[in-house]
Amino acid sequence: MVKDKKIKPSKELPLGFVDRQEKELLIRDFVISNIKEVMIKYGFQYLETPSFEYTDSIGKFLPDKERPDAGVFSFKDENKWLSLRYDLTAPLARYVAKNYLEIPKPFKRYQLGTVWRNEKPGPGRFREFLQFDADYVGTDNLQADAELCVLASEILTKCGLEKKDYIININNRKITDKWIDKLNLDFKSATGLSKAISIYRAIDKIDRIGLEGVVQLLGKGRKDKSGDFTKGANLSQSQITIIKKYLIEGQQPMENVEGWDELKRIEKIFSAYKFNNYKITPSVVRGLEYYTGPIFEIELKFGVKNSKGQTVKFGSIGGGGRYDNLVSNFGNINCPATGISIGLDRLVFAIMQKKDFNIIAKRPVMICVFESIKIEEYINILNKLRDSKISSEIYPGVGKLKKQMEYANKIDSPAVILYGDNEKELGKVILKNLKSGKEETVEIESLSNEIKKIL
RNA sequence: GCAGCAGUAGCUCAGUUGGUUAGAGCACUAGUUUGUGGAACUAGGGGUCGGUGGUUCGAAUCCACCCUGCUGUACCA
Repeated sequence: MVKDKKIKPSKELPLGFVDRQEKELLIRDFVISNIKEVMIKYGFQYLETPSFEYTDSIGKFLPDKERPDAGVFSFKDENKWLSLRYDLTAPLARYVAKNYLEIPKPFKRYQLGTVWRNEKPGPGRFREFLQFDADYVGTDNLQADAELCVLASEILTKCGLEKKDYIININNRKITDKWIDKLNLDFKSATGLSKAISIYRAIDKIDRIGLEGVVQLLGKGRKDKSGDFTKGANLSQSQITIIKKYLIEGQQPMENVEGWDELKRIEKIFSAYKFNNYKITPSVVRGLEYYTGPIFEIELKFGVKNSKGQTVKFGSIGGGGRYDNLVSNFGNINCPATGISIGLDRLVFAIMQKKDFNIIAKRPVMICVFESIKIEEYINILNKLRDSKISSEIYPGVGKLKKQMEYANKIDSPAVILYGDNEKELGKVILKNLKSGKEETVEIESLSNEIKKIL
């Protein structure tokens, strides 16, 4: 016989995509229900936008390339490039621009949705993940910014995190900009501009590589653990000193700087809300593209283990900030806005590992099947249980009692019901508690009540 | 993208300086127990040793190229 050489489909998943099992999904449901509760309480409306957008609508452009910028998943449909959304903020800006005349000002909406990023995954970092997003559109009032932090904190608390588990780092882009101005870079030249960008990027990495690493990146460059070398911004010694000073003393007030006023006002509002789990952190940078004012980042303060048991330090599980120019990209609309996002999969993953956190799936009570008994009799018992809202099933297969018991054990069933010839004669059933192993003979009529005692 | 490391059973891995039919644990199937799971014991199934080419009497083992993954780093709205 010739062996069938047909090529079989791969059972592997594409890079960066994962199967999610019940435990994770149940916790995710729990997180989502907390989010909805908080959002209703804070007066946000629920919105959904599609997974795909025109590529240029979400801030990706295709110069003369075959494909849109890397980072997004895209395809060409009828000569138009479509991309899967990579966040929920850009689609919101598009939505606001499209419906500008109809929506209330300010417009408060929240959204839960999957987003996709076509980039290299890492520990705790996937190419498909669920994001939560809350935004205040159409107001420049800093109470909006403050309230977003307060609400994020309330969500985390509801999900079981304590104050010591996380902190919201806040900063203001205007302050960082002011300090970089002191370097006297020539922003009109390409090198000046790229130096400025390198500085933002370097500052942002202080968490991982420390002040020393940042200084290296500001200067000649830095070699990482694997021996790979990253080119630096090539700043002069005196310029580096200024940035160092900013990172070390940046929490100190600066005279007459607009960004500081704003942070102070936000702090005032925080204290009215009795919210104090935050810290002014000069190294917070966030995305370079669109933030214009106050920015915030939610940092988890405990180590999280991944599926391989490695401790993963998530940089942040969420963040956001003010983006006053994003909506105006779509037309002549002046529309300030501020928003916050939380990566739900990361949050779920983190709270899954809190020891005291335990959500257990409800497993069905199982009725074993004996050949000599008609199926109708089992269905009668089953219906009684299901009418009493007891999760239950008849052994979904064919097999010996042993096999049936092994199945019940494997699915973590709390109990099995045995009804064979002996029981039929008595007109009763055996209820076996699978946790304790104990069996008792009970009347069919009182079966539901007896089971409820076990559950 | 760059760098380092790694690919042997469903999973985790062993496989000695190249040497017969490639191993273990877990998992799976069957039996010991034809009406009883989580324990034990017995037996069994399951591998193009990531791929291709080369060296050799002989390759999981050595060489070359390719593919894939992991980790770090870069980019990251």
